[in-house]
Amino acid sequence: MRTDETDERIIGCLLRDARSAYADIGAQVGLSAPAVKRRVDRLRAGGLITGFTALVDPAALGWTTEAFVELYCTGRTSPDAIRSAMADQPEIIAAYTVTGEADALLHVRTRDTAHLETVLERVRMAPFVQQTKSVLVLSRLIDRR
Amino acid sequence: MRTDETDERIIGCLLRDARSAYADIGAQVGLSAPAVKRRVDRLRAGGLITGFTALVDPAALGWTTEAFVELYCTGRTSPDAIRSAMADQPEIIAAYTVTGEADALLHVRTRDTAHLETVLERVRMAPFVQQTKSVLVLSRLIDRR
DNA sequence: GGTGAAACCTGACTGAC
DNA sequence: GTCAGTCAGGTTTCACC
Repeated sequence: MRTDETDERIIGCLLRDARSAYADIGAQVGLSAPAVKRRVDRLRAGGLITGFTALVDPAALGWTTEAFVELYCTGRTSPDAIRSAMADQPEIIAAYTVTGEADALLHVRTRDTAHLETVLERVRMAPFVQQTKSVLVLSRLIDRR
Repeated sequence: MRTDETDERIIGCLLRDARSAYADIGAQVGLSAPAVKRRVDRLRAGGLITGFTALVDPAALGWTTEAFVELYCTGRTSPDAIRSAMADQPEIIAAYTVTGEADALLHVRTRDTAHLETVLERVRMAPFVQQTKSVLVLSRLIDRR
């Protein structure tokens, strides 16, 4: 997948506002609206843009607790086993296998610490989980996703 | 900010595809296009929806390295000092102050490990940084942002 | 990459609860 | 008063050249 500077600028516009009109983007990058749409379609087909989504503020809905949870597993637990055990919990917004002592890292969002506790309990119910280590988020300093 | 079940379903549609037409969303939730737009406008005004963005796959652009970096700082370094020292590095896609031994947690994305090393060097250049502890991401198991 | 038909967005207005 | 539907206008999108 090849990409030029105009593509990058179009992506930049879409990152700022994914619902902006193609004509607006075209005005910023010096292209007509159809030309912009063609490039966006190409970027989607090429897998560079995987989709468009709304940014929802969880805090505005009362979800004020955020944590990272290290998972320590038995023997050689497969990543797939971890995924399938965690996938049914919507509070787990991201999960990674990682280097270091822990086997996996969970990114969790809950309404409050009590809610977090129930999530942790369910996480620990997976038979391969030996130990969890949680780190609470106090504040977000940077958010560039 | 009050929200009902229809609002939730509209948000669900927008999370799946932020560029879908209001008429399409309306068809899914049983509302007309103008009614959907009114609700979306209200959700944006209420701060629940903070914006719309494109989902870009960094791996497709050759950014294959992802890491979490714990920051250990001197004395009582203010969160604001950490933010301003890290904000100029686009490779840091998120930063949090956290509980536990570390003072902050950085979420970093780079092209490769060599690139990560240069980022870590610049991070360590901040005068308040005593130590960093990095954890490399091996694979993403879940991604629900 | 630029042009017309079709679809979409978005105001104001009207009616129902 | 609140919320949804209808309609008209201007705008955006998409197949075609």
